Amino acid sequence: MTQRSSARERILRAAILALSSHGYAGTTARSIAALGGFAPGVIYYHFADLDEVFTATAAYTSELREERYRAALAGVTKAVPLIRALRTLYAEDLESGHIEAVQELVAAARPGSPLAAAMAAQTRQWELLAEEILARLLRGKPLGRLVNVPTAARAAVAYYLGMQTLTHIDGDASRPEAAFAQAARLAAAFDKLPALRRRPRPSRRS
Amino acid sequence: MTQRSSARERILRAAILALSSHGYAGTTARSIAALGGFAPGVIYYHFADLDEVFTATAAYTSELREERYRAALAGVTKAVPLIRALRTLYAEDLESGHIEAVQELVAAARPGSPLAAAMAAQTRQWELLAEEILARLLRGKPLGRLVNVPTAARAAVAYYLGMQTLTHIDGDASRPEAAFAQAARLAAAFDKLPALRRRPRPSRRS
Amino acid sequence: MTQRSSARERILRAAILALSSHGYAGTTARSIAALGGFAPGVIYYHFADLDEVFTATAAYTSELREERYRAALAGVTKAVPLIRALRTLYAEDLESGHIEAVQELVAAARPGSPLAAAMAAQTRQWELLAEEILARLLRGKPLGRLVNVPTAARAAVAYYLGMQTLTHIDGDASRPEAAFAQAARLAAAFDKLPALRRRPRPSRRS
Amino acid sequence: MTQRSSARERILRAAILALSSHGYAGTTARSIAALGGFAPGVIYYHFADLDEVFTATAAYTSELREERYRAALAGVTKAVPLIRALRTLYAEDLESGHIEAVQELVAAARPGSPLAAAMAAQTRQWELLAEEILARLLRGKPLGRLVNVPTAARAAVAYYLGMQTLTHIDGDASRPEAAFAQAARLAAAFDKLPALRRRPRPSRRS
DNA sequence: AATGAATGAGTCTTCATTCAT
DNA sequence: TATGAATGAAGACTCATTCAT
Repeated sequence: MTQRSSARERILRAAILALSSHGYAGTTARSIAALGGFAPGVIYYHFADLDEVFTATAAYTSELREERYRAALAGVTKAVPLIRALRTLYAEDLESGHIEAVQELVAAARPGSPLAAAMAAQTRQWELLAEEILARLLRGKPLGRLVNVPTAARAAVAYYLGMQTLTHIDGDASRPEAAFAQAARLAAAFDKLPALRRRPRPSRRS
Repeated sequence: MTQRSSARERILRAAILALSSHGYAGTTARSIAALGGFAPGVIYYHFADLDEVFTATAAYTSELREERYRAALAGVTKAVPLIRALRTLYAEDLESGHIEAVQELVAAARPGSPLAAAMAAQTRQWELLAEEILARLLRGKPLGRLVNVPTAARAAVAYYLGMQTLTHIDGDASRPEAAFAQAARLAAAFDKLPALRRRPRPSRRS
Repeated sequence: MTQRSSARERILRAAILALSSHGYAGTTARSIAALGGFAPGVIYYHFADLDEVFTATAAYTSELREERYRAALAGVTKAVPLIRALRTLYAEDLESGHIEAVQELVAAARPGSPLAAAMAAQTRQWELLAEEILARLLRGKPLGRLVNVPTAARAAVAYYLGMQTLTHIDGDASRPEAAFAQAARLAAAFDKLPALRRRPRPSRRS
Repeated sequence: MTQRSSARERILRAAILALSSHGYAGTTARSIAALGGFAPGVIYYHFADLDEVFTATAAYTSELREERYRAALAGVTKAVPLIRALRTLYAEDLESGHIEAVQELVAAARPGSPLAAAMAAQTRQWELLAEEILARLLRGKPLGRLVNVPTAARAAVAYYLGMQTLTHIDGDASRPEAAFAQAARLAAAFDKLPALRRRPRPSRRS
């Protein structure tokens, strides 16, 4: 990494920090600079304006996290280990502040704005990742016939986002935990569902 | 009395309008006043500050919609008509601007703020409503054994919120439609699941 | 008193209350009305504007107190009982809020303003009262030759005002008490000074 | 460093100007900026809010003047030269606007406010200065036995403040002059009072 | 006489952004 | 590259005052 890119990154990291600790409205040039330990003017040397900082932050945090998610979920084909992995990843998200930063950016994005476009591109990436995993999971399962994978993937992303939002407003950290516990139970049941077979009358066999 | 309540309501209606058309950040005393056709000062005659306007707006829009939802979902006990009803209600939400207003308020609420408390109270109401309906739906179904109703109800609310958020940022109205279509398919399958039986013996035998 | 005058007085009493409890800046039409238990509009029925309320309040409180002072100091010709009486009057002033109201009005009066004129007129009255008493006190005393009564009277009023101001900013109620104690000591000494005689050598006589 | 301190000082000087010419109520961010020839925003770059400007102004003007007073009164041990020096200092105070600024700040300070605390601290300094001088003056004088120095010092400060206040509301500049003339007469008499010492050469007398 | 809703001007304050150094 | 002072355009909010009832 060159000097310039590291300066850019310092700003982006400071922006994530600012977003997660002060919220979007509290993320001003001054608050970013204060958290990053540099002068406000620096921001304008590396970015045209704050909007650009926000879109860049969105891309930055998303890439970082997606890389991690892909690595952790690479070989997963069953629901139970999937849920287990997601639980860990969620904890990481939470602790790193990324989850709050994304939450704030998504919330602040006005429809049609460049930030909204950036966030839409990012969530699209997450939908694609969810599609891959879902496809793997449903392969050969009877439920697969009922489910349109892209739609379900989007639902999964939507749910994830919404859960964050609810946690954000009521601060009840036990709710995501309960959700993961519930998901684990459903996952166990799901993994026990028999795989799909060619013949429509399995009773004959037995 | 009519005068007083109508002045307050005029402000709240203008606030909903402002939230849905300009977003939270764009909902200033001036923009509310402009949309409502009154002087900015009026707002401060009826409310202590904008925060109070926002929390009141949250309560106002939530009550209005919940009433409508309860009426429309009163007798529903099957998944198919439930999804059908929700589709209609969603269309109403969308057209009225309520959905956008809530989206903006939820998004803008800082954790721990009075607005967050108000929004948490409101979403709690929606969770309760979802619980009632889910309980009705799962009664006697084998799936009911796997599912914790409050957790599932919260998931439903989270999903609804998240779906709005995604639509908000990518403006793709076809996605909720696809989601409803998918939900309809699942609902049909769900309604066909055999109900649970009282008698534990015959099942054992066969 | 007619109805009208009692309404006026209700306003003036509320204004004194507001001045002493909220200060000049906090004495708004609304705060006066709230303290008096009437609608803000009433004020403008009886007075042209708030300035008029303030000048009327100055006159009202001054008259009330001056009456009381004159009554209490009528027959006083010696320093010791004078100080004793002033001590009591000061306690009354303090408790009634009049002292704070005057303090605020004096402080708020811009040079050249109608309020300043009103306050100047009022303080002039107090100077005249002080002159009367001082003249009585100094009659026949050798100190009388050194002292110009009007100037000393003004000094007394100035001192009284300034002492209030100091107490106002540091809230130390023990200071006026200490001042009265000191004054009492000086008064005792003063009363013991021999009265003036024609001849400079009384010793000769004896 | 020079830059920074000069920017702060420019603001403080403008604040003194604004206070002395427009009064406390008229000393707004705008009026300060207009008088100082800078944008209102500058004020908030150097101070958190106007209150901080006011307390800083109080400290600034007080320090400036106290320095001057201490210098001018350093060697003074007699009443006559003291009064003469005070007369000059008062004229300076008047002309510089400091006296008006202090008057406005003292008057505007609400009991218990930070400004009141600042003003109380300042007046305390003046009381200490007065104590020093009074102690020097009374040393060896019989009057010293009757007078509690701190109380008398406070009385002196109170009188000074009150005299300013009276001048402020009636604009009669001849009054302070008359007061100084009167004070000069008393000072002359005071300086002629015999010192307290037992043995100023008793042998001569006998 | 009284009410209380409404207005509009003015205040403090915040910030993105610029720019001289 | 970096700094940090300065600017100007808002925004929230307050309040004297008016006016229809």
